[in-house]
Amino acid sequence: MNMPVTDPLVEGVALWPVAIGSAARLSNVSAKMVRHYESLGLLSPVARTDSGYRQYGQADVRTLQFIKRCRALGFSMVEIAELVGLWNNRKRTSASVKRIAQKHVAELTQRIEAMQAMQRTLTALLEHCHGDERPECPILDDLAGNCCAT
Amino acid sequence: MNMPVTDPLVEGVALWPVAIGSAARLSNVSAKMVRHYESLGLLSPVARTDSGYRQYGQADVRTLQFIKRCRALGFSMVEIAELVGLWNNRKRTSASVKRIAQKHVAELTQRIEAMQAMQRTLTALLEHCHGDERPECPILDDLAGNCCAT
DNA sequence: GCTTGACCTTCCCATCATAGGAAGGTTCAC
DNA sequence: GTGAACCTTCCTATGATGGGAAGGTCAAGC
Repeated sequence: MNMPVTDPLVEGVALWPVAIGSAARLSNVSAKMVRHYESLGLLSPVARTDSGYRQYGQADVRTLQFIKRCRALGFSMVEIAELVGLWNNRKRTSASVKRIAQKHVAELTQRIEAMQAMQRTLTALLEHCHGDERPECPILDDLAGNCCAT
Repeated sequence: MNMPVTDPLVEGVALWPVAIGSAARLSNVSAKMVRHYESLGLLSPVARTDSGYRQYGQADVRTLQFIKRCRALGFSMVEIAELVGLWNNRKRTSASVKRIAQKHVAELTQRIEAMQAMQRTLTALLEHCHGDERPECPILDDLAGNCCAT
């Protein structure tokens, strides 16, 4: 069974199923990660050709695109597994989806605040540092625990 | 050679050098990480007792505290290695320290902005989601690539 | 002097998402 | 029928941290 050389949608022609390379290009996910997602159970194992090549259908590619978008929004693989499950479940409640998203936003907020605190401290230290040829440095003084009042 | 049971400074008495557990407590760095920092060359190997126990002096503990503070400000181990080197180098220039700190602040800014972008997108999606018992969900629609114009 | 418990040693493994590479089999177009 | 492009599995690495095993050392109480 031969695989198409060009990706199915590129020519506007449906040549499904496709091999992993095409699925990767169509979803902008590396082939490496496609296999990894399968190993995590995030993507259910697809059919194989006689020679063992994976065969992806349109639905599989759509799932990969879904995963890609989730990653772009910072969801963890565990969260994505839940989201894919809900996406494929007609009996889902939007409340369950919302809960996951809210939790993620809260985590983002926390991480952002922690990084902003670092940023504030460093910016203040940078203002005090001449940045010249001399060795005296308020940044090092602060890192060493020597409070530099001013 | 016996190790002190209590940490040297706790009693106001100098009982140096100390074993790794005391050094860890005094610097608030786990003993595990103290060994790790040594293996990274971040902390130079300390003296050992006849039986192989590491012996830390006050200067070593101060270095550990320095490292701890750097980590709290988000510096990477590589950056910290540079900072420790500069700290111990009398011929340093404050400009070289400032350069490292500025680069780190720039990276922080980038990461914060990326996370804020995620946060904005997710917050917008959350506003559109009822979060009720029904399966219809604008969040999943967006993740699936189906644009939901309000 | 012996036991007990706290401490130390090294070594291996796990995390999380991603990527690189090796060794080998398959497909296709020329 | 050969070469290029593709696929397969398996092993390794990243960075900072921690968990745990197996075994040696130390101080204190009895």
